[in-house]
Amino acid sequence: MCSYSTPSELEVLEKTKFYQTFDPGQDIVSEGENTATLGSIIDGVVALQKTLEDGRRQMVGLLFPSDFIGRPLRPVAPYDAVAVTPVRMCLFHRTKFEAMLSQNVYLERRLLEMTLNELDAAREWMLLLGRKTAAEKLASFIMILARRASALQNATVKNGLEVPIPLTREAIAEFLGLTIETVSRQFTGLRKQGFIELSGTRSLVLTDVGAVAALAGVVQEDALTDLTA
Amino acid sequence: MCSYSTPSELEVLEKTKFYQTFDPGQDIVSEGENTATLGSIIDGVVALQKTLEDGRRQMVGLLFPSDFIGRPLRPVAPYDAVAVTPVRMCLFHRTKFEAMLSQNVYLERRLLEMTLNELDAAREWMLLLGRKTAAEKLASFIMILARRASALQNATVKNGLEVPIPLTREAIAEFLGLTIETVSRQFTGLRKQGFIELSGTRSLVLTDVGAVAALAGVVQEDALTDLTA
DNA sequence: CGATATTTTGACCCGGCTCAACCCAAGTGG
DNA sequence: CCACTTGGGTTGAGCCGGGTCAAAATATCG
Repeated sequence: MCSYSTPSELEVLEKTKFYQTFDPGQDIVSEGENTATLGSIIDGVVALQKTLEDGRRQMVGLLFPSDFIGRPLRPVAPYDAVAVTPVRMCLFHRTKFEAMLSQNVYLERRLLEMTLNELDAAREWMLLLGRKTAAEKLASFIMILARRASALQNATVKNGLEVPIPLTREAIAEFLGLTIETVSRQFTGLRKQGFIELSGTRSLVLTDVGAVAALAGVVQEDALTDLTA
Repeated sequence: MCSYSTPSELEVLEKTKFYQTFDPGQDIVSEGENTATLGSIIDGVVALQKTLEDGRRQMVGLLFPSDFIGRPLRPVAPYDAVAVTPVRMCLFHRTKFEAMLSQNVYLERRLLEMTLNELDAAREWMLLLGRKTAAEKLASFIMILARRASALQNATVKNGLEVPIPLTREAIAEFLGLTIETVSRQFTGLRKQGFIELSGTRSLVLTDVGAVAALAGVVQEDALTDLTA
């Protein structure tokens, strides 16, 4: 969105963009807050999360570089957006962005596309939350990270692939609807079965992609379904 | 969408529309299938559901009259759409609809709006699936039905309201990520606590809205958040 | 290094699942 | 008209996956 090949009409947008950085744990958008800006991630990982009165928390979106944050036509967000890693964002003022939106058809089409992607991801995620076991949930999560890791180096997901884990155990638990203890136990479970190797707490190596994919419920070569937008 | 105040440009769309009915349990759209039509519900209830290899099933969308089914720009659906009650639909051919879409800005804007609504609903639903207890899940579901029932008669959700339940216990279980036994037990649990009265299996009367709303985690008067698009 | 935060591991418990019986209303056919 | 079937729904008994609580191990960082 920010790093766009910009037709002349987008030049105004181009001019009004600005940059901002966020530290891990810092709120980018707060639930119920009237957000004045929206934009896309240049670097880092952002989680969208909803919280119940008593503090129970569920992640409802996980965004990576190039993903868009903020909803046109919707001034207040029904969730928090918080930086998971150090984040650099490219932002626009809402008013200017929306003015541009009503004048540029392609921009609107692109937004519809992105929203449909997010909706598909959300529904895949619902299946995970409602029906998968802890082991299946973690395997699904690992497949998501593996696909990203391999895509970044123009490779395929295969044994030996080193997969960085940009989330803490707590964030993973909030992603999967589990506790951090269960996440930890499932990691060691997969390791003891020889499906993965753990190199530190923030990275793993795939040693049996087939087994992990099967656990995740991936239909095979359908490795494209991604829970992230 | 079908019952639209149609600016002249929509007249072509108007001409190509046609009607079709579906029996309960019948597929309207099948996962992976290339869907040639899309349109909106005139009457009845439709569930969108995803299924794992071994048959575990999760509902990912619940649609009522006036709701739109089918995704512009997306020929194949990642879920099944099945009729829960007898359903009457108003349909368009995909090709004609998309042609119209590229010529009518308002239509596209409206689709973006609807998709954003569905996304919000999906994320609220994720919170339910990932973090709520069985009792809280059922209470949330009852509040959704109650809001619909009261809206249809231009009233508010209050004690004494009779709420029709258009789903079987099985469909409710698939909605909430539970088994039918647990759904049944939670119904009797709420009844024994005096929160609801059960009149047959397909209808209930609210006797303590406050208690049900509290269980559902409704912030009060925020009764507008709806898990359905 | 010590100090603090994160992660892992262990022991135990409980909410929701499984399996099975039973209930009830609505057909269906003799 | 009644026996039988069929499909939802409810209830009970028992179990187990994942939660809770607590402690040990490991990272991270001044």
